[in-house]
Amino acid sequence: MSQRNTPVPAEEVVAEACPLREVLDRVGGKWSIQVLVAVVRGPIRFTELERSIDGISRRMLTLTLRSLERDGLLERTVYPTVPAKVEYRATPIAEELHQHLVGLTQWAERHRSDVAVARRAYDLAAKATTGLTQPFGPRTNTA
Amino acid sequence: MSQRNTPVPAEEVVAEACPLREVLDRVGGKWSIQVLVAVVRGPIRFTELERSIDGISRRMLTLTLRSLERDGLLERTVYPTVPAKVEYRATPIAEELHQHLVGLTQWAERHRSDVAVARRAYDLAAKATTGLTQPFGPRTNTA
DNA sequence: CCGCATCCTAGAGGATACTG
DNA sequence: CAGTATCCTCTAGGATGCGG
Repeated sequence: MSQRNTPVPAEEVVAEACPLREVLDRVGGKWSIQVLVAVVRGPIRFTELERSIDGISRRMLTLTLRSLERDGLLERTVYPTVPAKVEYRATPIAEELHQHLVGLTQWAERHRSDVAVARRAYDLAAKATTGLTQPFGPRTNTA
Repeated sequence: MSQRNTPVPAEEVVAEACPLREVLDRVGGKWSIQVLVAVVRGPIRFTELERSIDGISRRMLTLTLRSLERDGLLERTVYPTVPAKVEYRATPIAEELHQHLVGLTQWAERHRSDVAVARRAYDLAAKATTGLTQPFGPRTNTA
């Protein structure tokens, strides 16, 4: 699609990439997305989250929740019963974000196999060069 | 939008979150996105990339490029001139991915201020509880 | 039930020097 | 020009135990 060829206007690259980094800073953590996905389905309690997200530690769940709450993606409600009950729910902007993430999910599923193929090809070519020294060029198309 | 409330079907959460993690594994690195954005604009050489991405080291640029190439998002072409010339270009699936990322960018820009506000509110409330002990509940809505 | 405090480790990423 | 090799730092995240 795009086919421009300036010596690369450095500042434009930054301008476009920067907001993306902001997103990743919120959602790029190891657990953020799974928490987000779980919470978007409806209000959910701490322990339920802990159970539905396999492998997460209490500590990381807390940290992730705090981080998302801090950014306004989650809302925390404490019911002062004994023992206490805490509920988390997604805010509107989180649900909106989630929609975009669904787009990414679909991309991933559409191209999962393409990526796998590319990966095998690459690793194979790499092994070829690392192994015996081939008569012709290394691992890439020498055009 | 969503308002279901089962004890959270754990496996569905995994099923939805997993492809997303795959995407992040490719693009979640500190530099991947900036490289992607730069490359999508058209074929570009190593040194041009190095110049257009501020703060990146030769090492990290190489690693990031290799990683993206391995996943079939970038294509590397070596022109055997002296000194050598290497060109990187985005593959179709990378451009497709880029489209989705643009969606995320727009979300980020739409809600940049909302997030900033939420953040200040949170930090302020936190400071309140950490500081003097307030007569009424901690930092969250006790419903 | 919900969470904070503490300790610890692996690996991402920076700085720098060398090379076909 | 376009990388590799080496070394070093720093922090995200895991394990565990206590407490309201």
